[in-house]
Amino acid sequence: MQTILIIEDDKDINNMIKQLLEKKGFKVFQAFSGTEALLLHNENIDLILLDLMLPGKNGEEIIEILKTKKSVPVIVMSAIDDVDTKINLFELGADDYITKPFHNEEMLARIKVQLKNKKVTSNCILKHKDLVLNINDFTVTCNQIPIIFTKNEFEILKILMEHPNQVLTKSILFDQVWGSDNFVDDNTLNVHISKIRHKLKQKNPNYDYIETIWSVGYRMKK
Amino acid sequence: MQTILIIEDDKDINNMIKQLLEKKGFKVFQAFSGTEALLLHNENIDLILLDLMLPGKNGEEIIEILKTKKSVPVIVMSAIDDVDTKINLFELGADDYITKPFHNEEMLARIKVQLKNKKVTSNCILKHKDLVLNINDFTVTCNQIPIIFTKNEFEILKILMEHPNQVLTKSILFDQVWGSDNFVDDNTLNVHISKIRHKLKQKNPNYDYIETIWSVGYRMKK
DNA sequence: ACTTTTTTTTAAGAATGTGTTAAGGTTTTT
DNA sequence: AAAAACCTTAACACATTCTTAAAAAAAAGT
Repeated sequence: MQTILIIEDDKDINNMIKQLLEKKGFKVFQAFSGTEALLLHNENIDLILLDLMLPGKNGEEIIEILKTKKSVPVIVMSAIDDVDTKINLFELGADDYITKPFHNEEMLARIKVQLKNKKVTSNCILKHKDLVLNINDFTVTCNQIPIIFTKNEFEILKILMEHPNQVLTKSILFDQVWGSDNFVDDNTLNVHISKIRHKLKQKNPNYDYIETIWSVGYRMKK
Repeated sequence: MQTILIIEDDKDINNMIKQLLEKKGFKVFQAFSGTEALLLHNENIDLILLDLMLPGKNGEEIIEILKTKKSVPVIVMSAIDDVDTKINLFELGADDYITKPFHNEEMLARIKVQLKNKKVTSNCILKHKDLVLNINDFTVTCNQIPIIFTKNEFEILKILMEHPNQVLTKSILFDQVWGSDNFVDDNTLNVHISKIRHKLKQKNPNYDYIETIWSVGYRMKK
């Protein structure tokens, strides 16, 4: 069963959507303010429906915080039909934007699209040899010994571990980590890989987990 | 560089979008009818912008055919703002639906969202006897034993395996691997073929996978 | 405002890949 | 059967691509 978090301050609307989603077989969490939403963030949530106008923290702030912590799809619901607002939201990481008032069926259809897109590896824990990476709480252990990675380092390792046996080309890694319209020096990736290797080596000097495929990319070594 | 296919029968709109996208650094293909779109389907396309009303095959038919063949994200553009139409399209596999008239910026933002979601794992596998080549992984196995090829070697083997039963002339191979405006010594190809054969022979000494066609080129041996 | 952490760039050395040469083998032509 | 044309492959020099430490820049935290 898939879980959806509704972030919407209007009690009636929130409840209405909840009923609708439960009827369709989803498990539902409700938040009526931004702070409440952030508290629920540790729950295992597959999708977030986010209303923009919230008391306390507003929608923009919320999505920013949510997205830096986890990669859960977020659908923004808003009465504001302004282009700049939309673009701003998309840039902050929104996956869809639906203008109120909308038909329930359209919302359900858009929810399905997002859930379909969601990686099959919605598994929060990735393992590779004695390496264990937990997507949810941002931790990595090597032989049960925790290793602290920075955000980018973690992201790169995560992508590598999500696709074992597969060579991730540099261009894919750049796209996934820095976005397709962001240009950083070619060598930046090499440096990050080097730092990841360095940290891994401190815990297990006998194994080089990341394999270099010359002029192509990197891969987790079997 | 990422490639977008515009399917839209209105010449002006199609050209306008093309210009816009090219200015943003995308490579663009244009189709003005459904049938034309299907012909372009073999090109390497990262995203499709699809107008619903088309002469010949309509949008619904197109999306159905497209989606059964490949998993390219499709954004539907349409003047129709009807819920049932939308839902139907989403069910056929549309990834987003944007109602005309729309702002260019919103379209660009939605394109970016789709490209960001693009799956890393679209596995393209070529087989020939006990040889298996995975285009995405940059891996080759012979009898399940992995073989490591360099970039050029891999490229050559890929082209050969993409066209089984067909003799690839040296000039085609040169064009594909080194580009038509790049001139390397004639013998370079021979040397690379030799190295490929050498690596294959190490894994399976009993078979010579690549056949030499004297004074013409090479072919995978049946 | 200051400190600390993270990210990116730079640069030099190391590792690996590439194209050429050249010697020898094979096939085709005469 | 000899000659010509073409192919194979080992070896080498040169080019490209990686690695990593260190410095600079940017971002985050206090």
